[in-house]
Amino acid sequence: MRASKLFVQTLREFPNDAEAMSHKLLVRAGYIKKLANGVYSYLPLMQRVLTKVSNIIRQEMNAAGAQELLMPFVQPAELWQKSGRWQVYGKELMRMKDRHEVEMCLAPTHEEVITSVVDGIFGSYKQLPVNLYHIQLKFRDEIRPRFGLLRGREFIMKDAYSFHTSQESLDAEYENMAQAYTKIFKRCGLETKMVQSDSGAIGGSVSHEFMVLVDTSVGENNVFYCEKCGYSANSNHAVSKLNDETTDGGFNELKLVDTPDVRTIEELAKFFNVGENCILKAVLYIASFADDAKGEKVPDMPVMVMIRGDKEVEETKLMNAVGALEIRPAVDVEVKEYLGTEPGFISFHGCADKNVRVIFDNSVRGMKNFVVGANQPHKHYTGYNFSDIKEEDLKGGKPEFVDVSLVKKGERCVDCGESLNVTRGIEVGNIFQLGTKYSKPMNALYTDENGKTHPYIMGCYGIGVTRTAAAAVERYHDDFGIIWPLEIAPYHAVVVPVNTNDEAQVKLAEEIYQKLLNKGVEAVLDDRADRAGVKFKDADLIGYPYRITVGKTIAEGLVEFKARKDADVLKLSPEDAVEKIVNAVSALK
RNA sequence: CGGGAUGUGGCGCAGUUUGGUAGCGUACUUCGCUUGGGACGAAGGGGCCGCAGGUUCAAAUCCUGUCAUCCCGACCA
Repeated sequence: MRASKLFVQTLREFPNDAEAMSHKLLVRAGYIKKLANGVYSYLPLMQRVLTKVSNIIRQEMNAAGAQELLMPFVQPAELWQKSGRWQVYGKELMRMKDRHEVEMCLAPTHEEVITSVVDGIFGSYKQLPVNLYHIQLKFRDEIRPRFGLLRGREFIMKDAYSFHTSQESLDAEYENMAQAYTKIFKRCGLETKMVQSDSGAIGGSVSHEFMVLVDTSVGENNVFYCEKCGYSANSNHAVSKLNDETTDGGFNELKLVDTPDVRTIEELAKFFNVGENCILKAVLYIASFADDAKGEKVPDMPVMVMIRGDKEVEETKLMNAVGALEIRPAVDVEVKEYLGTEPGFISFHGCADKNVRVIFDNSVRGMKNFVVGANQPHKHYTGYNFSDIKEEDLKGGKPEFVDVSLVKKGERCVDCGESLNVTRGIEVGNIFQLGTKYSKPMNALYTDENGKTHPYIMGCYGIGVTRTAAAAVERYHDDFGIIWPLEIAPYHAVVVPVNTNDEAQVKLAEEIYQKLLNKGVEAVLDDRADRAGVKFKDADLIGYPYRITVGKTIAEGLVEFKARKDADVLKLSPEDAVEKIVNAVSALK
């Protein structure tokens, strides 16, 4: 490719509306152009990167025994009503009507379609297992798209779905995919960590995410991990052992105490001179639910979480615990409405008849003689114990213990007891065991050797193609621009003649360029009449992995060779420079 | 959903307070000159100032509405 013909316009400045470095760089270096919020055109350089990522995925998926197909981006609502997700998917699902007033939606994912596809074609155990995938657009109408390609509304995803007759077969495929994914990301030049995770809107039981670890807020997930035994999990799923499982507030008598305007945990700890871990904290949430089977609205429900004062609620866990679709902290007015008191003093006291669901986090199990709100203005109890709970406080008089707390750095690994670390991660892939979550409601059945029918046991496996490319930029860049891993760079190398008025330079650059092309290197010849500085800046910004500079040194028979990721500039003969790049490129396959 | 800010050639911005028919940088075109880290000079092309109403002799500027974008927040008692 000749740079003079390449459809790219680099910008002198970063765009004003970008926050994440990958977003800034991809716009400035001419890879993407925004069309609408969270919707981008992929320009020729970007398209080459995406093609490379896609091809790596294809090769490894095919090698792992999966077959590629292609499913529609626009789908009928009917299918989603069958699976039950038309009601639960919420506003993220982009809905619309066609000219006949038939409800349709844009695909946020393809479980429904694949299930219907397989149902029509495969009906026998003899044909199973099978793993089918495609690389397709997805559209999710996110509340707040941000960070460019990292969280767009429209994006490209590889999603694979496997169908089995047994859990063992699913387990084997799950493992097979985990290995394929590790290979895929490695070939994309990315180190990833496979972590346990919540299965979210997709559903199912077992799931893992593949994270690219980063140290900025664009990593939207917190990952807890153990260096000793390798345990690692998304914060929405992570569990830990507390460092102080039992805590004693030291108040040996149950007392109702006046606590005027002492509201926060911090203030209470100071007021009573106890640790925050000796205070039983109450947090009120409002949970909302999907419409029931008849399409009737299910009313919102207040949920009170009792948790140890030094711990925080993990909202995803809480959502799962109560089966809610969405959950949010209650506002002051709601606190008064449901509990009859004001924030700062609430608790479960006298709540048995209040239609408030009360959940106790596991973190409180070992507490005794603690401080807890009295559910009356400006009053707390001290020296409270779980045996003090009465029928009028809780239905049944007994606490319901669940894990709904967020792990904290330094808490201990449940597997080996070592203290846990935390880091940020960008989720580039995930794998799920779906079981019969879709096949059952959609009545997708196979016939076994005895002629009996069963719902398929399913797995699904996704990789964000556009996000993977953006994650690579996020991970590999410097002050001058992108530093692409060679595997997914739009081109492998650029040849820069310094002075286009110097015929010898131009001629040699052309020769080197042709030689690279002939040896299978994807090269760009920067034949523009601009000054060298412009070409160097662009080369760094765009991030070509290798650069050969043809300048004054040709008098000595030498050109300059530079790898984007290294600072060194080597003076080599043209043959040696070409050979270095050819060797690097052929080592890819 | 709440709060704040911003919408002016492809990109980055000024002009709005005090209404007078649009400007700077960059990018683009042409010419000259220059050619090792975003040179210089000259001459050009491109915007009904987000959109819709209103006030006015006159609106980028004032008023009303609307849309869009960005940031923050969404209550841990």
